[in-house]
Amino acid sequence: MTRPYSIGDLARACDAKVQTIRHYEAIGLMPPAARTEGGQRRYSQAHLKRLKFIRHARELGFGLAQIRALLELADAPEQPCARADAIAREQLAEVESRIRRLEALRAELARMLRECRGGRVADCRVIEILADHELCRFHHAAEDERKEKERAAPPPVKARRRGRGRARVEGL
Amino acid sequence: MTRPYSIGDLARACDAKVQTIRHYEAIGLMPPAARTEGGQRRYSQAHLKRLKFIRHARELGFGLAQIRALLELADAPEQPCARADAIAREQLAEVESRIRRLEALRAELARMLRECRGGRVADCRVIEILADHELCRFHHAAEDERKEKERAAPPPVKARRRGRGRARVEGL
DNA sequence: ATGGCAGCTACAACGATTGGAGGTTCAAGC
DNA sequence: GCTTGAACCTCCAATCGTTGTAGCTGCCAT
Ligand SMILES: [Zn+2]
Ligand SMILES: [Zn+2]
Ligand SMILES: [Zn+2]
Ligand SMILES: [Zn+2]
Repeated sequence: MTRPYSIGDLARACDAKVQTIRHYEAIGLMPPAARTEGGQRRYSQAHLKRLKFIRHARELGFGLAQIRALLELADAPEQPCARADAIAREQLAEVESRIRRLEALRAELARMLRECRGGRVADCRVIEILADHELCRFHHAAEDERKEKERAAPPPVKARRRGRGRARVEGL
Repeated sequence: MTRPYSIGDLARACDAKVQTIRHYEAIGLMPPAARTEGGQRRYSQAHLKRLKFIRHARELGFGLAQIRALLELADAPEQPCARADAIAREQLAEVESRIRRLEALRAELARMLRECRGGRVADCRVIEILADHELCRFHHAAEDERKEKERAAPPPVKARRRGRGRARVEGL
């Protein structure tokens, strides 16, 4: 029979801003709270638990859409948990992919800085490499996608000649 | 004496969407292009070079504000390059920090999935851990900050007793 | 009853990009 | 020279999750 929580109580307990909690209600992630006569929100233990779940999942990097799905599952405890695990696996894959990209980025940034001997901007290795990808060893994802696409389905000649004769300008 | 480029030419050459180029102009990152009588943009080699620089830096994870600073430096080649290197170092630090966070995330997600034996949602390790950070080994950044802050400057009693007697409710 | 923190709604901003609607221009091909 | 249609134009809105602000009103202790 604990007393109901104010929105500020929830915010403190779950490490969320008050605004954020109202936002979750607005988008239907948190169920509407009861209200005092004056219109202020009063939350139950169940609300508290739900918000803790949401905030914890957020800190672990899940998106609100994923969290919505996870909450629905958590409300149906007799269901098989395959879908929950799938969402977590998807998130893990996403995290791993970001790590790979960031590690490549780190390598290239470190190389720039290692190679720069200081001096004038005109000789700065950082600026040079940024200005010219040919000097760069970073494996840009966009590049792969483009090459992939062109190998899979080479664009029709018509598409290549877009720009009314100005496409494929010399020097590009 | 190459012919001027259309916005679409630039987009193809620099792997950017047409919209994005117009956006860069709107926020002053790209200088305004010349216009035909009909109002269409016509770009020079210099524009092309600048956009390539921007897009390359974007792919390496720099923010537009950082890129703005780097472009100013690139336009002043006699300046010392210390500031450019500092921006790159800052970016490297940011990337490294993100990698550390993502690696901790990856470990916790992998642990959830490893420990889940399948079955009902009621027994799902993924749901359990999301619902209760006590079961979690992830080193949440927010936690550290909070503890840090409280050690450095414990909030006044008045602040702790916010909520008009309802803060610090039992069970929190 | 008065002070003052906490709450309320509604809207805008962040960062960077993308999508769409609704209309105009350009150059290729005839 | 005319037609055709892709490419261009501007303006506005959405994405994602959160935060800030303005201008109020409510709640509770003193
Ligand atoms: Zn340098
Ligand atoms: Zn590159
Ligand atoms: Zn499971
Ligand atoms: Zn945790």
